[in-house]
Parts: sequence; structure tokens; C-alpha cells
Amino acid sequence: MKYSKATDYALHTILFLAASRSETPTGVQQLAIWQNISPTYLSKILTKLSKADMIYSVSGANGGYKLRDNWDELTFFDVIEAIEGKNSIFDCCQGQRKGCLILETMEIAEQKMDIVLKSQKISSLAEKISMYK
Amino acid sequence: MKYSKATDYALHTILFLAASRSETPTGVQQLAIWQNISPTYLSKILTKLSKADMIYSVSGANGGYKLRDNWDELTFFDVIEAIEGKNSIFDCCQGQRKGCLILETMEIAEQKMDIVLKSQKISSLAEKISMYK
DNA sequence: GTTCGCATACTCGGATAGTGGTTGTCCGAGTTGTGTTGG
DNA sequence: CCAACACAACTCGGACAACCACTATCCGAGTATGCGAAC
Repeated sequence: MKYSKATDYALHTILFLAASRSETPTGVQQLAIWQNISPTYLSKILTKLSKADMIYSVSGANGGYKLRDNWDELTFFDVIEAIEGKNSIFDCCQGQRKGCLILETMEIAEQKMDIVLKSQKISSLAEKISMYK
Repeated sequence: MKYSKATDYALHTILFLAASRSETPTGVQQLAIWQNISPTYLSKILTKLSKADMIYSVSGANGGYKLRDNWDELTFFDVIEAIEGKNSIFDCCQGQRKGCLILETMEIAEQKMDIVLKSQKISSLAEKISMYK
């Protein structure tokens, strides 16, 4: 069980945008080169993020992506959910018996993880990075 | 991101063995029918579990699988690790920069989940099930 | 009654295949800024 | 000087393909049990 690379790219991109604090939009090209991946593929990921209202795109020359307003409220959980979807981490195949004890435990474990992800804001990491600049 | 079905099958099988408290080994056939899956596939999963020393096999007629001794120490984490492997939940692709802040957060989140999984023993669930019998 | 052999009921492990999600590429269309050209 | 135009630099979205892990099946080989026949 692993988070996809797309999630990794998404988190790094969001963090990059947050740390750069650029007024002008940042192009996919630049973001892709920085992460050493294909611009076309990254654009697919950014489309997901913009549909989730975490960033928005500016088309045309000098276009690119910018963080939404109130981006300082964004958490890890938001980004991960936007990419991975809202699926639960575990399915119990024995559908007939509801109240599966195994499922219960897995859900508790997942919740503990989610608490961390929901409490970690992108903005607080961006601040840490800015300190080194 | 999801745990595989194999993990689901493994957990249910282990719990079944723990709750049944049978002296004689339980055949793959029976375990597979109970979970409504293919015996051949389940046997692959059980092979992994036996390589991880959680169960052992008794071959020949009336053969099957039995829990190891000290099975009451088995935790969710043990079973999951045996099936999913010891891989971390998240990889940071930007290998060059060690001390990635994103990776740090993800590892903390994963640890919180692992704490739950490591503290949940199969035997305590098996007791709950036995109470209803 | 003891022993041998065989059928049966299992596990084990390799080979193979379908399936679906992830990852990645290609291309055409739409949009915006910029520079150029002609009046 | 200004307007119209062309071009370049972007994003957007669909179509498509490669790849890989998960899921699943099949089969041959090995092993233990139990039963029956032969001595």
C-alpha cells in the first residue's frame, strides 16, 4: 500500500507555490523542470488540484498556476484527498456481516493518520522553508 | 491508496483460525469457501503468512493450517506487514534533498496509524467473537 | 496381525493470464500577451 | 500614432499507450493418512 507518485508531485508543487510567494502565476514548464518530470503529466495532476479549488490556472502567455485565496488553510489531507480520492483505506470483502471487527480497527487506524494530515498545514511548512532563504 | 484484498483475506483468515480454536489444522478449502474466494489464491496468501511464521502448514490428508504457538501475541501490524511488505507508505521522489519536510509529515502520520495496528492484537478480537458463540 | 501398496486428500510452488490503476505521451483547441505592419 | 494582424507562449482536455501490481487460475510435485489385500 502506497500513495501514488501523483500525490508526491502534488504535495511538492503546492509547497513550492506556497514557498515561492510569487505574485505572477507559475508555468507548468517551470514546475515540471524543477521536479524533473514531464510537463504534460504534471498538468494532469494540476487539473485535479484546480478542480478541487486548491489552485487556479491563468491561461495565455505568462500564464500558469497560482494558489487560491485562503491557501494558508490548505492541509496535507486536502491535497491527498484531491489526488487519491475519498476512498477509505480498507474494504472488508465480507459484505454480509456488517460490524466487521477488522474493519472497525482499520478505520480507527486510518482516523489517527488523518488527524495528523488534517492538522498539518501547507503554510506552516512553507514558513519553515522561507526561513532558509 | 488502498490495502489489497489479500490483506483483507489474510486478516479474516487469521481471525477465523484464532476464533475457532481448533486443535486440528484447517484446510484451505474450508477457509476459501467460508470467504467465498478461490482456494488456490488463498493458498498463495497463506504461504506468505507461513513464511512470516504466523501460521504453519500440515501437509497430507487432514492437513491444513494452524496458528503458530504464541499466536496470542499477533497484531494487525504483523499480518499487514507480512502481506504488504515493509515498504513505507510514501516515497519522496526528490531524492537529492534529504530531510524533505513533506516526507517527515507523512512518516509521522504513518507512525500514528502503525501505533494503532501494533496495539491491536488478533487474540483480543477473537475473544470478542467467542463471546457470541 | 503385520506389512506393503495404493488411493485419497491435502499443501507447495512455478507458470501463466486477465484486469485495472498508475504513469506518461501526443495532439488539437482555446486563450492571452507581444511585437509587427500598414494606414 | 493607432489599429489590425500574426505569432509565440501558455493552459486545457481527450485519446491513447506502456507498464506494473494485484488478482486469479491451472497444473505438476511432494507428503501424510487411511484402507485393503497379501502373506
